[in-house]
Amino acid sequence: MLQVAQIRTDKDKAVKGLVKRNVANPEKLIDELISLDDDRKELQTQLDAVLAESNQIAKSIGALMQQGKKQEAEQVKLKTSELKQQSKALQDELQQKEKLLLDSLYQIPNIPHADVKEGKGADDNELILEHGQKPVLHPGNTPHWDLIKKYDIIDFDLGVKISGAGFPVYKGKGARLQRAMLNFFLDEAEKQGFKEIQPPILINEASGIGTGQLPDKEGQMYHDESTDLYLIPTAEVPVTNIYRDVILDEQELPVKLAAYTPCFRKEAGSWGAHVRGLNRLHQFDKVEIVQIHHPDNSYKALEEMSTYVQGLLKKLELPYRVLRLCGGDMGFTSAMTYDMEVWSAAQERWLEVSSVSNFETYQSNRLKLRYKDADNKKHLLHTLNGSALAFPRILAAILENNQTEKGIHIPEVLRPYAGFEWID
RNA sequence: AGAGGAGUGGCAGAGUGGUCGAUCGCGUUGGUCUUGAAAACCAAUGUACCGCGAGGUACCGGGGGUUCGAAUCCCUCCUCCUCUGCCA
Repeated sequence: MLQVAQIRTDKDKAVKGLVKRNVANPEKLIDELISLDDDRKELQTQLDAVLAESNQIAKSIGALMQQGKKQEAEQVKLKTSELKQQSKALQDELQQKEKLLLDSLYQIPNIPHADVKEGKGADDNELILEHGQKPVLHPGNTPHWDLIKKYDIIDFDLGVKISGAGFPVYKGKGARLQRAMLNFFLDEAEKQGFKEIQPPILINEASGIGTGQLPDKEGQMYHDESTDLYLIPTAEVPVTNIYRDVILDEQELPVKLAAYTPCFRKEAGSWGAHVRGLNRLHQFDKVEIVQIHHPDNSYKALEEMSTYVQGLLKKLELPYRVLRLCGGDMGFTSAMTYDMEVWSAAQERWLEVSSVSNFETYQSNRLKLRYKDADNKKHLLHTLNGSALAFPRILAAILENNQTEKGIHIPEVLRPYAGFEWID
């Protein structure tokens, strides 16, 4: 969430940022927020004064009791009931105000970076670069949902039987390819200096709030009522929350973590023809990279992450393009996001396989993730993360782009991990 | 899952209703001493909010309650330890 103090010092920046995101009436929103905070401060001051007086009296009663002046003490006690009522009322009011303030902070998205362009949606995203040749396929080529049947490597019907739509069963070489990607992606991340983490894939409410999935976006996550735990939609949640309520020394920066996890998303209402096959699933696998940086270095780190993910796509020999998302298409918590999309040759469309974002202090403010500078002053850190990479769409692109009349040719980097060169 | 015990500042560990935001120790930082170091000695050393400041307020696992006053008493939840049971 945004910092009220910062909104106060640069209200204009906040309003302009929200305009980029097409937020209705941003100025009113910001003014209401500041006014709520004013009220909060006022109440706080009043309450503190009443409490100070109460404390004073309580101390004096204590002193009198110790001197054995019981009667005088009883006299003083009479003064307390009104103060008590006052403090109770103020406390309730303050609590209410704080809740209102927090609620409205939760509803305001992050302020986009100055370089992020305005825009309504996906059509307005900026094309940064396009890399690689789109393959020319043999006649009779088919989308991956046919290929997986032909070679019997992924079974959606079985998934429906066991769980429901969107829960594929990987079989034989399909399963092995999953395992190959897992090891390949983690090995690459480690070479790049990311420390491997295996986090829990069920998280509590506090973790969901920390990274911004809660409140408001409950709909995306599977939730177990009996334990009040959520299945993670991405490893970002448990991995970033390792650093909830942490104060780091400046020398400990940057923190670079990588984690493989399954991810679970309800994706309610987003089904249709364009999400056939592996394009959109309720359960999928992903290696996620997470970074924590000094505010001065976070945008350099974002570029490095983008370069790193592109390196993976090059090694996989997949044609891709990089987009910088416009204000209207960017995630709620992000200040700047690059999407990497691979060309899926039989579907003839771009598939998003990675999204790398800088959240600046939006997450760290919720997480209370800070660092201590040389003068022992505490400041919020910047958090970043990105997919590196999400398996299903990579698999879809590999299957479609590398199909030939005699089978599917596996990219060279995956062969040592997969243990085979062809699916045929 | 059942029975019992426990959760206090970076660590260790006092404190069971009244000048306790919290003794002492270790650690860390600064200083004195020393050719240098160690030792010794002196001092500082939690977080957040309000305030220009002086200062004030809150926090002793979380939440609620009793009381003029709660780290201390009560309720509830969470976590850890021991024993019993179950299990990969």
